[in-house]
Amino acid sequence: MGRQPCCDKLGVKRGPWTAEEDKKLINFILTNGGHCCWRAVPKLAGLLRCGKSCRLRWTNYLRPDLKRGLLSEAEEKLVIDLHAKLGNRWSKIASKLPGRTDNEIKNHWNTHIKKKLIKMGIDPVTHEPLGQKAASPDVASATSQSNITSESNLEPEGQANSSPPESSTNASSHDQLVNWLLEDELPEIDDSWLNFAVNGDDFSSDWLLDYQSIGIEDPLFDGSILESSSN
DNA sequence: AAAGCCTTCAACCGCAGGTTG
DNA sequence: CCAACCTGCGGTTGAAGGCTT
Repeated sequence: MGRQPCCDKLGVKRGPWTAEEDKKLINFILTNGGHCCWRAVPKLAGLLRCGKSCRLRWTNYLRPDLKRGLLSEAEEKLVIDLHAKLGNRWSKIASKLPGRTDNEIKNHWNTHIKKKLIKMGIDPVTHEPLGQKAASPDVASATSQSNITSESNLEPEGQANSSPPESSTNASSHDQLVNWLLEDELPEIDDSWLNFAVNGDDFSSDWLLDYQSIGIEDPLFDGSILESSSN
């Protein structure tokens, strides 16, 4: 019995990725239109990494659709609401936030949001006021954005819109948005939602700049650069 | 100036669940 | 049906940089 280790630990590099390794991985995935199977990727791409490490590097850092930088207020709010409903299911939460990874959200939760909530007197695990069962008026007001909105508006039926709610910052629209996000089957995300969710930030430029910084100009629109460095 | 402490986050680890032969 | 394999997930770690004393 026993599961094979994900990779032969001997001769496998660990630790931070170098620009050269990033370049190799990006080149490989983009030239091949994706990955065939992650276990084979390092060998085919000429990397001394295990497949798991390649997958993580790609999904958490190199993927072209990633949005970089701190979470916006709207995104943070959504994370809190979704966490209240879903718990530590980071991948589920991440799937509702375009361009964000589970790792990113998990880190942000642990380093920022958790502290914020504690400071506000909210238990980050239960989303209840710290040290008491029922919310006192003071604490309740502090929790109103995350706790109350998501609890009071999740009616089982009648709100299952197939399209995202209007972009808005008021509470009820936010509730609708959370309801919509909690639907299992999500429709394609359209531009208006994207703009709302990422708070109007430029969604595309950061990763591109990173590619450029390691010597790749525009992986999606210029396939010619791929041949030059792939081995 | 520098030593120690704190914070952040990329990366790793081990397990679970799904798929395949 | 079962074992082997693959991928994805969530928890944890540790290096690096920032901050405080």
